[in-house]
Amino acid sequence: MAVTIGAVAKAAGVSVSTVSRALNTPDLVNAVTRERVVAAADRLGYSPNPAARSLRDGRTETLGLLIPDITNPFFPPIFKAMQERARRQGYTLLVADSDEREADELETIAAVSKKVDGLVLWASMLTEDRLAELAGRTPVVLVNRQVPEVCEVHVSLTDGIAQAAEHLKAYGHQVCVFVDGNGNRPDQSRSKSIREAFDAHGLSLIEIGPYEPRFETGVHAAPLVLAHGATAVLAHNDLVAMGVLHQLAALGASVPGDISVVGIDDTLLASVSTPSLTTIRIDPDEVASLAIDLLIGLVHERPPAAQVVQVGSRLIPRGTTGPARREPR
Amino acid sequence: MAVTIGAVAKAAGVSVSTVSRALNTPDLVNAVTRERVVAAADRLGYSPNPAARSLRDGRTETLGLLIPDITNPFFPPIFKAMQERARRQGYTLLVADSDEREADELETIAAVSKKVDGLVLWASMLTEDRLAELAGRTPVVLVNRQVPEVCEVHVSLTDGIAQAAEHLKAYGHQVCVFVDGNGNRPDQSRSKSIREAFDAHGLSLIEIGPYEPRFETGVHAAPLVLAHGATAVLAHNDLVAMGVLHQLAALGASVPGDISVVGIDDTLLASVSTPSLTTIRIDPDEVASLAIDLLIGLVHERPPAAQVVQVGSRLIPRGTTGPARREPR
DNA sequence: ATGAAAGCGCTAACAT
DNA sequence: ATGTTAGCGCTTTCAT
Repeated sequence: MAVTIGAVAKAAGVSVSTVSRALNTPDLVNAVTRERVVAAADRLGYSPNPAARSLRDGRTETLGLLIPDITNPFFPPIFKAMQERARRQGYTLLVADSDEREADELETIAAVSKKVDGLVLWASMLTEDRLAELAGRTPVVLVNRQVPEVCEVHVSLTDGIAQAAEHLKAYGHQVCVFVDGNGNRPDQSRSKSIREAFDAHGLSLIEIGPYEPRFETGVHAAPLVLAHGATAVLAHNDLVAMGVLHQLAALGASVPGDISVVGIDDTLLASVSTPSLTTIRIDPDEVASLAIDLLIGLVHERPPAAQVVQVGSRLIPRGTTGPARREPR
Repeated sequence: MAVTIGAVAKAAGVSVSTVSRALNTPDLVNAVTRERVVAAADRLGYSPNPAARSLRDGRTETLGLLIPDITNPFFPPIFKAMQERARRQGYTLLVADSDEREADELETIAAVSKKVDGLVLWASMLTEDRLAELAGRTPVVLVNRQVPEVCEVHVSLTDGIAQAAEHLKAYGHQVCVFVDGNGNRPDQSRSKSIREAFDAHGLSLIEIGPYEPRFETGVHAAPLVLAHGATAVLAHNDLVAMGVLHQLAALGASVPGDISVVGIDDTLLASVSTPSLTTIRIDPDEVASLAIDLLIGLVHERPPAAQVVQVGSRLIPRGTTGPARREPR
């Protein structure tokens, strides 16, 4: 067993309460006693037992993050930023991957929620009722799920999409395909924003899908894009866009000469593709800070400034977009 | 506060110990009492307080994993597999990203080690002494670090590299560049294995570097490859390989027509690149199972079957390798 | 300014 | 088969 507060007390020749005070509320103890205690604690390598502390005052100094799939390159930077943000405020971040399966998510929440002071739930598959009920029991911040009375960070693609529409329009594109990869997930805001933005810019939009957000979806979409006579594609995310790029190459269509391609998320994939992928960026640090600060606020029972916080997005123009081809090939 | 064992006891009209037994060691209690207890527990939604349990018997049912960088796409599948493996055995997995900085790693270990029953340390930056000392205090499994008396899972690239050499040789390549991206990290086994394998196959090897394992490293390496008159490149990892592909395209060299490219890790990048990347695969599930099972064994004080466990690798031939060009361009 | 002691929720002796 | 109780390490009244 590790060194306890009792051992430090004995070594310093004081009582355990004095040790506790010397370490937690230093001003409550005589300076010289304090020195002696701190020295003893250092010498013995004392550090408080989190389980005891947690049992005593019901806080774990740990936050939970539930995400759909850590192998989606969108999430690692967000996790990293959240972990850093939490760490600075004295919290450990516990991530769990729900694999987008509701049963797993429930089980994971059950296992994790007892070990943390609060939860960030990203794009949860759970029903509104369950989420509301959970939020009643423990501090919860939702990302991209709307539930009355529950705090939310909402990642809005509106700006980025508007910029993408503007960008394509300026390059002379008129017909664009949107590859919907949202499957049957609850949040349908993406395709709605896209319809609206493209409408507003007088671009004709052909929606195909919904499919799953996979590379293969892009492979599948590529010939459809050509068949529809479109000159631009907006893909559900970067991964799908990579599939489109891959298959367009196989079909002998050049990018951006024949077809322009736009992704969403600005993951690692976008910056390493050839040509590099024009995409819509969501700033991971911003989402992370907002979600974590909001949650920590909730944990400390500070009422949130606002129920819903918006995070914006913007277009990152790179190599896969360019002037629309004039004549058919 | 949540529902405690005392509440269940009262509801079922028995003592707390009976509740504890009914739930943990059911055969020690009368069938009908047990029913009553279980019913009460269910009705109240009881679940044991992990902090109390942990304080009581010194175990947290949590394992820690320390990795250099979760945004390296090599790690997410491994984390996911480890989490799943741990979960099946009743453990939660707590990941922490050390960002490859020794100071952070120390701080993180200090924060995390009190909250877990044991640690998996991946490619730790710590000195051998520190690692040995740490392993003396808590169960530790190292990945890709060799320390006497400490358990290790060793990911060996030997097989995969030999297959890569064989593969390139068969395609008629004679001169290959290895782009070393290992920086100044402790484990230098990669470049050693490569020298040996290429020697054994009578291939001439030009090593460049060491650089950092980044996309830009590949970009930097591409013209050097051409200047050296090589027809093949083995990159430090997939990310570096992507940089090579990107810049070769910019330089007008075709892949695999002019140059063949091989990566290492078989990350998502390899499967989504165009052309898809020939690479060396390490099975994430295998590493995960071995490391987690080894660690859980240590936690339960089962002596490990072996001090060091090897994990193999194999070549995944894809689209970036082909016959060597005969005449100079 | 310091010490003694209660109590957080749980499990495992130790009774009965 | 079940109940009573000590004790895990810590913080915080409550005394002094």
